[in-house]
Amino acid sequence: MPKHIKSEIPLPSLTRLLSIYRLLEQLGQEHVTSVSSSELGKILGFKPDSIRKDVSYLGEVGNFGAGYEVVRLKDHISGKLGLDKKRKACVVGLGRLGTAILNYEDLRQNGFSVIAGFDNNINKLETITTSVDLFPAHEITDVVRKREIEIGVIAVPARASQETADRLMDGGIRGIINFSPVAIKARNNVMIRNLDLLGECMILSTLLQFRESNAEWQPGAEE
Amino acid sequence: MPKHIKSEIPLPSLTRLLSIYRLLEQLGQEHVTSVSSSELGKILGFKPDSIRKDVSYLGEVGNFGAGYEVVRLKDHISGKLGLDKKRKACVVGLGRLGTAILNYEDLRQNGFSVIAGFDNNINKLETITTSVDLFPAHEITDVVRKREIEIGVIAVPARASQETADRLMDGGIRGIINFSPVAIKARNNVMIRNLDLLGECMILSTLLQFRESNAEWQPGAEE
DNA sequence: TAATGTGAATCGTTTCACAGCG
DNA sequence: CGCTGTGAAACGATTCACATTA
Repeated sequence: MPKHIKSEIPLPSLTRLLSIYRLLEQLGQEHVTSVSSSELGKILGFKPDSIRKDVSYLGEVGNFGAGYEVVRLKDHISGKLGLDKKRKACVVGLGRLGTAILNYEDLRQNGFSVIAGFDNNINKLETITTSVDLFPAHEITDVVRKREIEIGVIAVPARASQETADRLMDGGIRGIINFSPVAIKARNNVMIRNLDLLGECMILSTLLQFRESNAEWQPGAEE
Repeated sequence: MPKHIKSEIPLPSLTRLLSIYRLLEQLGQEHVTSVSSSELGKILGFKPDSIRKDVSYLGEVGNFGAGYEVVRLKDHISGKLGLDKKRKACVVGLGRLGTAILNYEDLRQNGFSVIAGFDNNINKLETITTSVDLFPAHEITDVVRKREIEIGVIAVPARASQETADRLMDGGIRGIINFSPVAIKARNNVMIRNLDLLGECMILSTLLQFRESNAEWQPGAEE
């Protein structure tokens, strides 16, 4: 239904741009001052053409004949994509995975504040050592609304993931990252990103299978 | 270079088929006997057309006018995609994330045997309670080769991920799932799948940003 | 000259529309 | 008549090829 809300920049391009951005951060720390599209492509495994096209979605920024200035391109991407904006996040499900995320430093260093953790099991809330505020799961909706949390990370068992998502959405969450291996039904334009280890393993397994038994697939002996 | 190794079935379709498969497992347990493409689509958020096309890559299996038999379709997908095949896997990096994966039951229940864990820190190898055999990181290549491990899960800090991948590949690993937020360079046709929490958060953040400030993107005022 | 930026061509996936079958 | 299966059309992303510029 919301077709008018389009980002105008292809999602694959956006994903690559974010990889490029993170590489530029690293190159900046190593005091590299200039880099070309083919050098970036070599490191990241993308085609140089593709990188130039991606970058050009954000407007001109390179030096004809002399590549990109590392800092300038980094700031350009950051500015156009709004990467300087801080976002509040929470984690639901404080098993091993959830607590790992709760304390994941890379998030904090990149503008994400994890400011709440939730779990059904009240005992867990007392035994986990973290500086993040912890709450029982039934308070999700309330806390998300009061603290204006925008991003929710779901790390609960599969059977609880839809209910968790519903609570987050009731609280006005805007985006969800779902680690559970089942799809979630979204409402209100909430964006969902799935990080599904089991699914990825199955994809790998199937692709390996294809390689083992070649010549099987011919989609049905057509003309 | 290896263009002849193609799976003939689009990767997005494959991904959807695996979601469908897991839903069918669930429906089977609930004793649902028949389901149509539009019912599947409703639950999973895919278009019915798309589901029919995906399924048809594997050959005919539905009943014209009466949808699919749940068990038959499930077995059909499993058979064609080789999902019955057992795969051996290992985990490198035994922090909170790594140990979570080491003990992830869903993997075992779906034909993956996690048979080794690795970490640099020798102390960790002794303090973690798990039934999986643990080894110091310098033995990765050796153990992967000897035990014929096919899938490696990388859960180490970013700076160590490329070296970890190299060791896995030296041992003859065939697929890698990379949880670290940096891209890995692959060799020997090793397939890489990235599960990058930071990257996903950044994608969400950017997409939210687009929604906030609409009308900004026009790729350059062309005709 | 060496690299960017970009229309045009190509490629792959999704969607459409309908023929075919129970 | 309802729903599958599938060529054909539409769409979107990548790659190509080259004009452009320091």
